[in-house]
Amino acid sequence: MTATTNTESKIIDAAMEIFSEKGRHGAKMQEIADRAGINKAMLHYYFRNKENLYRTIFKTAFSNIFNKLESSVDFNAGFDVQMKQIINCYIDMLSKHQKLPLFISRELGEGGATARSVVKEYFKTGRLHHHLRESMMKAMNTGNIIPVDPRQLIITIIGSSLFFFIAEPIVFTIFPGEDDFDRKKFLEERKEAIFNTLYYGLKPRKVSS
Amino acid sequence: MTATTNTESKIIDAAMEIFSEKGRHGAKMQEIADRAGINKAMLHYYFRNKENLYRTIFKTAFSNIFNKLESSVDFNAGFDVQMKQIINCYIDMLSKHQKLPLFISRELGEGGATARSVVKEYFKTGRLHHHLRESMMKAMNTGNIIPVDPRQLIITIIGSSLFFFIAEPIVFTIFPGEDDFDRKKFLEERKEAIFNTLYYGLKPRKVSS
DNA sequence: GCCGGGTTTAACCATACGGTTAATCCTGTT
DNA sequence: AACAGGATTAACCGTATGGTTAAACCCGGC
Repeated sequence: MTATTNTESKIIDAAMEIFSEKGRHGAKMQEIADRAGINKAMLHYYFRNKENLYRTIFKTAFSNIFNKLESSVDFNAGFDVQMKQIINCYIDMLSKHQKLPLFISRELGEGGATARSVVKEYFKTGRLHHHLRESMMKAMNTGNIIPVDPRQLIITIIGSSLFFFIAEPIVFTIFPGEDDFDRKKFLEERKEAIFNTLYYGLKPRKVSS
Repeated sequence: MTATTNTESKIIDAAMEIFSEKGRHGAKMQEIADRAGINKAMLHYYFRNKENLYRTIFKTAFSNIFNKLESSVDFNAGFDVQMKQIINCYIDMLSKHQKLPLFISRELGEGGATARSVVKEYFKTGRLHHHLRESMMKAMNTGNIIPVDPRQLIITIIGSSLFFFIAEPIVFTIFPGEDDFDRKKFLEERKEAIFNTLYYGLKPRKVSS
């Protein structure tokens, strides 16, 4: 991630990379130490054991996402604008940190004990989800969007934004003849595509506005 | 999965479970053997080594999905119907085999060498994606849906369908007060929600049809 | 009834890996 | 310059784990 000088940060950066690439069990302490350019014993000196290091990393990754989201969404804007902000934020963030969603997905798959406790802790203080829900309800009540289950909508928005990054390794296999694939352009288009599909729908509208 | 009698099938069933739960590295050969109720040496007798067993399992899981999809989509139907079929198929399949998307996601995260080769092999023979693409183009040309990038749309459809199962462990944490959560009902609603949002959009329509 | 080959088992092996330890290095303080 | 204490290192330890092996078991064919 970011270049740092002191040992603890070097460990965190290296661990973030390795855990993201290989997962909790695939990651080896020695490899993390090597990547950080330090002695393996340092890992235990600073983080006591692997589980603890992993937990720290997961927490960091997770709150990075939500802090970024929280600072990207204008709480006073209309829901359509907020939706755009969420989609854009996810795609921008993940295009830089490709491995993040997989990292988190993996943890969720392992039973998610660590994940659940971190998430739980986070949502005690986080305000984003309350604001969003309210904003959504308001948009429905004023007739700006049709009535839907907010839970379903949120899952659809996030799923649409994240999925490409999870499937990326095989997407190119499925869509053949894309040797000159322009990832950056595709992701910019993806932002538009998601919003337009979810907001305006696929079915043509007789009357526009 | 399914109850079987002969050793090889018992291994496959057990391995599918364990690999799905713990991932390639988290899964231990001994645990797989225990779950299958057989001696650990049998795993090597039938599958030579862990990597090979894993590969077999991944292949099986992956082709299960695509075979099911292929048999669920009516190639002669209109794109809107096909879209419904895809969404329904994914949700039905995954509500039974919750761990499948995580299993596959994980593999993709590990660099996806195994995944890529399996996928590549599959798509040599598979017809689904070609049919879908054609069907989509046809719907656009006849004005049944607005013009969109087929790649973007497919990713949005699948992402919306899959994401709930990936995030399920924490979804309940995020949506509080759902102690009496009715999963089955929620998933039935989810099918409708995805289709309606993608097809009709969130923005209200002046003129219906 | 015994022979042969596929199947299964218990016991074993080598090693990779998480974790520990004791000694050394470094730096600021007196 | 001597000291103290945190930071760092190389060497080591115990064990879990993937993989092997040689013997036993089962069963059909003769």
